[in-house]
Amino acid sequence: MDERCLLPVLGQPTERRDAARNRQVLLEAAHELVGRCGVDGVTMDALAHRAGVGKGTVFRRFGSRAGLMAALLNHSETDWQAQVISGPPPLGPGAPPMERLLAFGRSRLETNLTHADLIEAADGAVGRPYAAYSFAATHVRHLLGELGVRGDIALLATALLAPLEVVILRHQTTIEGMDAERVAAGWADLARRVVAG
Amino acid sequence: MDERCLLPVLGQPTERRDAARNRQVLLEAAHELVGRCGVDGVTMDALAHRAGVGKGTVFRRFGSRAGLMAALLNHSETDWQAQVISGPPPLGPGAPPMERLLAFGRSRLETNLTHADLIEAADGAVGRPYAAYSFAATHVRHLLGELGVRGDIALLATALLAPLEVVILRHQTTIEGMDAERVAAGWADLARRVVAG
DNA sequence: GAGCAAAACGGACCACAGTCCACTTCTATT
DNA sequence: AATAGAAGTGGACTGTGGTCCGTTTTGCTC
Repeated sequence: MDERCLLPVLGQPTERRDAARNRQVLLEAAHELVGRCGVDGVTMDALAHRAGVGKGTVFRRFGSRAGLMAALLNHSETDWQAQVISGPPPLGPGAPPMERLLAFGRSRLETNLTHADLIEAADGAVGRPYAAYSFAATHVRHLLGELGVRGDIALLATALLAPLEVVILRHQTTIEGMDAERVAAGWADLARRVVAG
Repeated sequence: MDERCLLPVLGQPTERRDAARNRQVLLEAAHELVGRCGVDGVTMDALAHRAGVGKGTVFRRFGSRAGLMAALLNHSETDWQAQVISGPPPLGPGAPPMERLLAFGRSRLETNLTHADLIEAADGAVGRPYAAYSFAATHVRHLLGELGVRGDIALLATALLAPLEVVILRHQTTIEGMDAERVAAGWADLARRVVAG
């Protein structure tokens, strides 16, 4: 019995078994290397060596260093999206839109700070980071819509998302020495002003 | 007669003559290479070769590739700051604060888009890009203060500046296909909401 | 002008991301 | 079970950013 037949994944051309195994081995090795040496300490050579595969394999699987980092980010990102879609309020559905928006901002700020190194290292990867951004953007637009905000919703959503980007957060916390709480409070203020119109 | 004595530049330890000459030669060569091959086409080796100096010299002068790009950006950035400080209104002084703020946003959006490649390539350089950001931030805070905005002015300034960053602009124009005019109008709307409180 | 210390120079050298392709391993088909 | 060809593999190779250090230039002092 071939269990792949039970999951007829339409779209992505099914991955061969050795390839899938290597992907798994590589992801685990990468995770461990990140833990030991930090994101910057993970080189593609070291990863290949540690996983016991050739360098070509690493690139074939992930396309680039950024692609690898994006793959590492995948799990936590998926979890987070699940929280937004079907988790408990106020982040998940059930709370009034404004509360959801505020919860969204704080949550995203926290995860972006937590995974800052990985997110920066994943910059430039095709697909995944765009998808992550796209999800957040869609969600914010949706909430702004529910709140009856007038104007160019797409642009206002971008305006709310932009200050949560890692580059900006890094600058604020590292260079300007602000703490996360202050930034979070400031973002909530911004959100209220944008919604109030 | 030693003309350096006529300009007693306090602070920066004076640069030796050969060093100054090489800096000039390198900047001109870099400018030309950017024009011919685009920013991405400028390699440090090619630049060194074209300028007729060793590679070590390039790095000694500019520290890194990002530093070189920052130096290239310097002229236009300085010009722009002059416009803000002492140019004609509404960008320069003389116009009401809100008009100045709107002019600021539009102008910064335009220059950031114009020099997008250079700005991205200059990312990571020490000092210069931070100084540029810092100037803009100070200016926006000043205007928000004049407008009597209440709240965490520093954070609100960041919130206004963030959507003007090249990464964001790139995403909007390239991926989402928005035109600059729409983005500019959206920013003006954002600014009004922030100021209105 | 001679001497000297500091600054600048240049190019060999290193590390790392990413490419290439001859070779191996899978898997669908018969 | 045999087979063909698609998919995957590995490691030598390339290009580029960045470092290092022995040599050269500069400009100050006497």
